[in-house]
Amino acid sequence: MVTLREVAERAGVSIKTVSRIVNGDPAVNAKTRIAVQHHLESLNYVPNHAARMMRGGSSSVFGFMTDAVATTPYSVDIVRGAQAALNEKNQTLLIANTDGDEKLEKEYWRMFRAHRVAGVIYASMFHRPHIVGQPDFKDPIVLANCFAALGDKPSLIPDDEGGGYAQAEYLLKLGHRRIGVLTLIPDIVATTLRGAGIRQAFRDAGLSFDESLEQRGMDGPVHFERMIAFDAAVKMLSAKDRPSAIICGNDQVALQVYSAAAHLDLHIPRDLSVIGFDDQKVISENLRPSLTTVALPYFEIGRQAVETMREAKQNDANWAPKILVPCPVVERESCCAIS
Amino acid sequence: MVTLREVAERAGVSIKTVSRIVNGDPAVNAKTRIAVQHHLESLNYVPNHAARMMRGGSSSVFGFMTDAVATTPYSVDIVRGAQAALNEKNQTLLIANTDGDEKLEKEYWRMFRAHRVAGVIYASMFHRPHIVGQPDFKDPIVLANCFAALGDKPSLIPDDEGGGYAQAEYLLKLGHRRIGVLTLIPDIVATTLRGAGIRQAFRDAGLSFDESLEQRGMDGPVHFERMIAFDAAVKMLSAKDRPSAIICGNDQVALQVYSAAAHLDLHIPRDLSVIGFDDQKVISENLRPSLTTVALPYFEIGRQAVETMREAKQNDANWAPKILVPCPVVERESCCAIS
DNA sequence: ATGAAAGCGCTAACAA
DNA sequence: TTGTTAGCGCTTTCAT
Repeated sequence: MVTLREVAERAGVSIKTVSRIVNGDPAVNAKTRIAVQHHLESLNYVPNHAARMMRGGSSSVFGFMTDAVATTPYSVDIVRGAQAALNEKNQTLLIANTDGDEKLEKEYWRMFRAHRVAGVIYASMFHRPHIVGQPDFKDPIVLANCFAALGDKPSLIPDDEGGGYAQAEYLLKLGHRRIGVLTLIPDIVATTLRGAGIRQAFRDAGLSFDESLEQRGMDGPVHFERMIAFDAAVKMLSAKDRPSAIICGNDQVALQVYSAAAHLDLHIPRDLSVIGFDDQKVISENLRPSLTTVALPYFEIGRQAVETMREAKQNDANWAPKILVPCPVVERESCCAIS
Repeated sequence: MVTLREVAERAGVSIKTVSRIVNGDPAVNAKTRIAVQHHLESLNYVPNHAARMMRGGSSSVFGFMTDAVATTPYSVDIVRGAQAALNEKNQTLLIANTDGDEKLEKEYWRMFRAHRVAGVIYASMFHRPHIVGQPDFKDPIVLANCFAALGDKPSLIPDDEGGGYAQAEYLLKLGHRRIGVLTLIPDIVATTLRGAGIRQAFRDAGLSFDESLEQRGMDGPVHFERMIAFDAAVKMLSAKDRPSAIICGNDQVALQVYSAAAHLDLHIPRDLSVIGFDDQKVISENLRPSLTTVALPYFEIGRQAVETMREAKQNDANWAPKILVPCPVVERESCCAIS
């Protein structure tokens, strides 16, 4: 690899002069600059990041720790968002995927420290509280898609309550009144918040929410709701006073509602409106009719996590806002107005 | 951050002795080792990766370049597989996501060089030829899910032909003879290879393949096939001599076939068997009935890419095998035997 | 078995 | 405007 010294020798100047030019220091003669720049390019010089760091300079590398698992692929967009924001300043991500393994997580924290990362984004695959366990880690830690159980770290989370509100509001505006709800498993944050949002939308519309039309996901592991969504939907839609619309806990549940509707010969959206959550495009764009849903703003969460990280560097260690990122309705074809 | 010197001072030994212990050099007195190790832990010493690299040592960091886009989320599994393999040797990934932007890709190559990465895995989101454009990059480059157009780099690719073969073979063994095929867009490698595999399976079974039952995806951008799959499926299934089974170009196409079947009141699998490709779990596990499909071995591709990288370091620069990774059938509920 | 010294490539501080 | 010197934290080489 080409070093500063080699370039300096070729150009017949000192190392420091070359260093100045590489770093855009204005205090260099224009002629020298051009001459040196020529050599820089022809030798294809690239500064050695390790050497730069040695001089106490902070790293341009951030750590990204995630518990991603095979079944929740969309959260990659958090990475994409983070990288989009980092790229503007030539910063990069060192990625650590724990698959939920705590021992692995410890190793990765060690690795982050070995690399003297400038900060860490800790991203979870679903919205939940988390205790980030690195008491002696001095650089900022920002949580993405999860929040600090102790409230001691800044975090970016989807506005699930607003998303639930948006689902209900959207259907109410289309004139629906009997609205079924198929929730995710009850023990997660999203379920509670979205449920609260739905109820608030009914209140704001001056209507009362019929609790009997809510079918809660059974207790069980994450994604367990899909074991029962189909049956729940069939039951709900077989009733005499069946709902004219269904709010789904996520797009996978919506997929099962589609199956249930087909099973019962109900046409979507003519006989039944369906609204999902997450906007998993693999599902939402491919269902026929395509699925109106509420997007989880993963990309935006990633982008803002980086911005928040930068702010955290300016603020003291107690700065720990919990930032809600809106979940917008993505309108497609699965809902229609009723008269 | 704690340095070797601080530990050495506390322990009352030289820097070098501590260094030896950190690096597992056996040539140290057992007593000294224990004493020093105590301080190492209590001070929570972590070696400075940048400093280590300065002494010419090769980096434990690999570059991972990908063109991932929002609509193809599953390829993250390549990253997960690569990390699983790297983790055993305490190596890590610096991730660069180009979203297909060539200017960005150039910047990232520069960044990889700045970090003196030990090698680069170049992963594409769909199986295709690729020209990796870094003439002066000396460390090994391994392609994952794509292959070198010039045949000059090792690559790991899914065995699409074997996958197509497996789709057809599976249905033939269940007794199906009239088998429809809905392909992806024609211009991509996967379409050609899978088509060849399907035909080979028919030949091996001593049967002839009815070309009229193949509906090719229209020309257009990637994913364009889903614009027409629903209509194509309806047309195919409305014919008098409709097929008893359909082979789909991917799971998204299969999803549309499900919609088409529902539309025509055909019950899956009783009236129609469906087999997908990709095993996108968000779809395959949630459809009712769940979808029998052929898995794209992304995790395995990532894992083997790392192994191949290690081999490449042993071999000379001309070593460039093209390694096929099998695509196994994942049996679920969407196919059944016919009498 | 242990230590002292040199130097990796760069930048900060100072000098010319 | 340009150059010199020192030193970041570590490993390598050579001594002891």
